[in-house]
Amino acid sequence: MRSNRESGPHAQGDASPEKRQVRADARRNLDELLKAAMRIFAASGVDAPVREIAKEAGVGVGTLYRHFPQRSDLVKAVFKREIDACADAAAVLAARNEPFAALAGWMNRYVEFIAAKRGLAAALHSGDPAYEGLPVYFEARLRPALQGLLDAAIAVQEVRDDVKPNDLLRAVASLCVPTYDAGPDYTDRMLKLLLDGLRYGAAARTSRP
Amino acid sequence: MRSNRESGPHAQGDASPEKRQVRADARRNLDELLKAAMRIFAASGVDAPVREIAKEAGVGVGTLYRHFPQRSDLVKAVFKREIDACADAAAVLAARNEPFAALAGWMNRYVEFIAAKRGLAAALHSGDPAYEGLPVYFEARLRPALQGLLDAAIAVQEVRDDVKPNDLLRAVASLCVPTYDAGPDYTDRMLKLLLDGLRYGAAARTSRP
DNA sequence: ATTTATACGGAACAAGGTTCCGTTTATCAA
DNA sequence: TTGATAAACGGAACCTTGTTCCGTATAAAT
Repeated sequence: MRSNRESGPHAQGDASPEKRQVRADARRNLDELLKAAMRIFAASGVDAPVREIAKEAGVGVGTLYRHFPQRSDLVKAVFKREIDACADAAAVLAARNEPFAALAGWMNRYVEFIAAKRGLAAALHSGDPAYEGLPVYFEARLRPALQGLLDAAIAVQEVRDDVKPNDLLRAVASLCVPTYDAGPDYTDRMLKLLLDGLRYGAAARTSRP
Repeated sequence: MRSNRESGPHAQGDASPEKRQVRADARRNLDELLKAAMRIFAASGVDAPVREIAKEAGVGVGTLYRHFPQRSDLVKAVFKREIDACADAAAVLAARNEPFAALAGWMNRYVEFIAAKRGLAAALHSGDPAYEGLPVYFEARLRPALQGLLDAAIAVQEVRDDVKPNDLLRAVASLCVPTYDAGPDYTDRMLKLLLDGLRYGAAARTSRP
């Protein structure tokens, strides 16, 4: 169908040698499924029918189920992928901006991420054992990302040094939840407020015991 | 089928006259459905199949759906009925006990109610528009009930006067949630603690400005 | 080019919510 | 007491959604 050979057999990192390479169409479909699911979830929420996702990906449900034995596995995969994207954005922002701008930029990115997942976060915390482990992954990935940005901003004395990354992550997440009737830019205003709070008395606090 | 006539036509409070009385079997089935749903929900959670509830009530699904056009209507009805029962218990307890004993007794009753509803409360707060209005009903019914008991206990100086009923309701409700791995009488111990807290310095605080 | 392990598609199945309609029955009036 | 009739009943049938199964297609290796 498509020519995307890499460079001979065993091109991708595989532990056991002498094993057939994963078929190209399988890899491609996996990716299509994830992208399709991302689109559908964003548009219709995480309860969108499996068939709809398969169709959007141009794939049969059988294929979907081979890659994701349970519906929830697909949800988890999408969520993880988006967590990764959000975490990875930190490094890019840090490389291209001054410390505080990078921090502010990332927080915006994070808000975007959380806001788009309305319903998902709720579904996760609803005790369904199918989603176990996701909160851990969430923190394991996002906390270090934020930590780095914070440290850089603290180092140049643009941000106080007494704020815990997890508190920030949690605070912003909960700010994004009750946005049913509030204005469209409510979370943005709240985020600005938080960022200002971070700057408040930065230099003074930084050198405290 | 069963002889439960009341006292001639138009026995129940009906606004429009010259209208046929609600059929006895209809009233009876409505009640059976509510009782059956209560049992099933308690045993299998609120996600139990509609058919199962209808069967338990000795009724066809058609009948269930005439009384409750949507599944969620049945859930709401059951929940309201249990809220009512809990609220009404306050008056009974107040009539038969000393003020503080009545208060303590009711709090135990409330804990029972909340603990039995595990999963329901979660389902309600999960933003499903089908359950809108229930939280309001919850507070409208339970707060006054607790208020009365508290006032009586405050009047005889057995309980401090600076505690808001809603705070208590909420606190106990959240105490009941994270009881996944804690011991079986965890909530009881916590409730005792709260009640002791209420008594602490009752007389001293009661006469403060 | 042939072989073969892999992956694919989508029909079929299961389960749950909801609708529909022919049948039953409680109520009312004669 | 006895129809007449509106109300209520039961449950088969339908629709949607998750999941399984298997004959077919095809990428990889030879």
